[in-house]
Amino acid sequence: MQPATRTKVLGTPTRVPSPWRERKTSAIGKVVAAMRRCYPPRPMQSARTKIASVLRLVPPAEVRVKGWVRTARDSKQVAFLEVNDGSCFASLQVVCSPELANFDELRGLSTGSAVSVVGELVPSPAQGQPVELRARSVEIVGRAESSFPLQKKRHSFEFLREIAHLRVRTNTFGAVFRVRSALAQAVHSFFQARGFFYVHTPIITASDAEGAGEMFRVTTLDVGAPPRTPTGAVDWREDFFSKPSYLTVSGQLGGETFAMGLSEIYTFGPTFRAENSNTPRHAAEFWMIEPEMAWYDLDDDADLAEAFVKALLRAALEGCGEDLAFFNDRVDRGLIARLEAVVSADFGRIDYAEAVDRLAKSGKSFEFPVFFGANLQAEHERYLTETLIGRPVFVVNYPKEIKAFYMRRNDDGRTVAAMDLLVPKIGELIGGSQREERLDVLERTIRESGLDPAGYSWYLDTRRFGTVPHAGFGLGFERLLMYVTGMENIRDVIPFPRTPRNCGF
RNA sequence: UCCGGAGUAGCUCAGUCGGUAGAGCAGGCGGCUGUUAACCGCCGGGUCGGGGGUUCAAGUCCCUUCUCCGGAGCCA
Repeated sequence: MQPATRTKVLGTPTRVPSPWRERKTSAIGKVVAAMRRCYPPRPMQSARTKIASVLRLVPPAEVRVKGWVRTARDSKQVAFLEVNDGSCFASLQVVCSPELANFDELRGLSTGSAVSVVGELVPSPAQGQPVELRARSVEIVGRAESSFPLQKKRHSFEFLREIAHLRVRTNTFGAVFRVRSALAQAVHSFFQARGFFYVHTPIITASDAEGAGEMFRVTTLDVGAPPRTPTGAVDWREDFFSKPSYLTVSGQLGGETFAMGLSEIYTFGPTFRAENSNTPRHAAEFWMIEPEMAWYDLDDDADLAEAFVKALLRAALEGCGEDLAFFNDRVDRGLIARLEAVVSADFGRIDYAEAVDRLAKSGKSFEFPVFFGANLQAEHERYLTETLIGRPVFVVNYPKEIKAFYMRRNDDGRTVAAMDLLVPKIGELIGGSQREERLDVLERTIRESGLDPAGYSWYLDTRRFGTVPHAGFGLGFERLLMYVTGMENIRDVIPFPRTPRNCGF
């Protein structure tokens, strides 16, 4: 709701229930409680303690640890194994003495080997670690051949991409994927706490114009000898779905239909773009989060987006401190300060027209000209958020010519209710809009985009039957991860990146 | 896709004026030390991205092609 209307709904007090109160009565809250009751952990045959837990113990304590050797140092009298099991950033130093039956084997143990260690956790007499594990027995579970490519030195990210199946055993990628997991959970927590429903929109679609880029074709036809119609064209009626089908480029249209019944929903799933994009910010397969909300206007949309970004950054700062400290130290100095600044900042809001005006008057010379009707270039976006505004900023109300057909036409006749969230360092993080809910206007804008309304009959039905104002936005999950970790290439925040010419692993 | 840069040992790189390739790390062997990017000695390791050309001679110069990286576009 607009601020103006928010305070005078029928004169009733406008105390909005805290989203956090909903959690206790929400479905997810009850499910979590039920899982705690019904699934007590069962002891494993050979139980182990995760290193994350071991490091919280007060020594002395007897534990079994299982993990992979990060580095090994040895001499006649003693051998040190640094063992990491991925449960946390830190590794555990295992001290092996010559009394161990297989001491000679352990001395030659190479980086990457898997071990199971039983021993006593004791305060470490040396600098470098508060505690260490004095081994009573070390079982070599899986030896790593000497050709194990990871060395105890810094590798380039380019090289590590070529061994994406092993790179998770490095400090950097262990941290990246712990943060990725934590943020994926935070996405769900954020929406579930607000009573949003998680919708699985289809991966395969026959909409050949979801409107967001080149699509991958899905077919079971023999591409070398497809069935033909009498005129020689490929006969798609013979294909699996009896028509051309593709991988989805967006869950938005499906999400909109669900918002017209569940009111507030979100999607969070894989998305595919067959663009020949060769940049550090694009992948052919990525994960996108798309909330869609009935009864929201553009301001409500931006409010939600702002709360969402702040909640996710806060989740990372509070839940992944050790990993973020590493990124701050080794990958992107200033990272934590920047994230904290965003969390506490009041995001700006500025009209596209005013943004263009201020960019034009800034005196800064850009490679591309700025004028009303121009797409803001990356250089414009960054100058706007970093210098002119100095904090995250929503740019709203773009010229209709440069935005998609489903965005709501404003009364001025030349702009649409679109918003882009720009953040320092990377530029656009979120794109969203209020949707065009008026049937006649939507049919017109579809035609103006050169599309056929007949192909959108089910989408248009939502405008035919109980249409309501609604809005939503899209956030590329990997873009967010790049922002949170400081990693500068999207290929390094997704387990097995798919990019042009690249579908290994 | 366009523009720019780069491909040399497993990795990171050096290689002068065109004269048949080096270092550190990793690996193997040995030594030494409560070590921690451990240290010391020795050893092995190369179709210099591929193809073509110029030249007595090409890692080096020219053409072409592939791949990677960065910038732009498309976008999330």
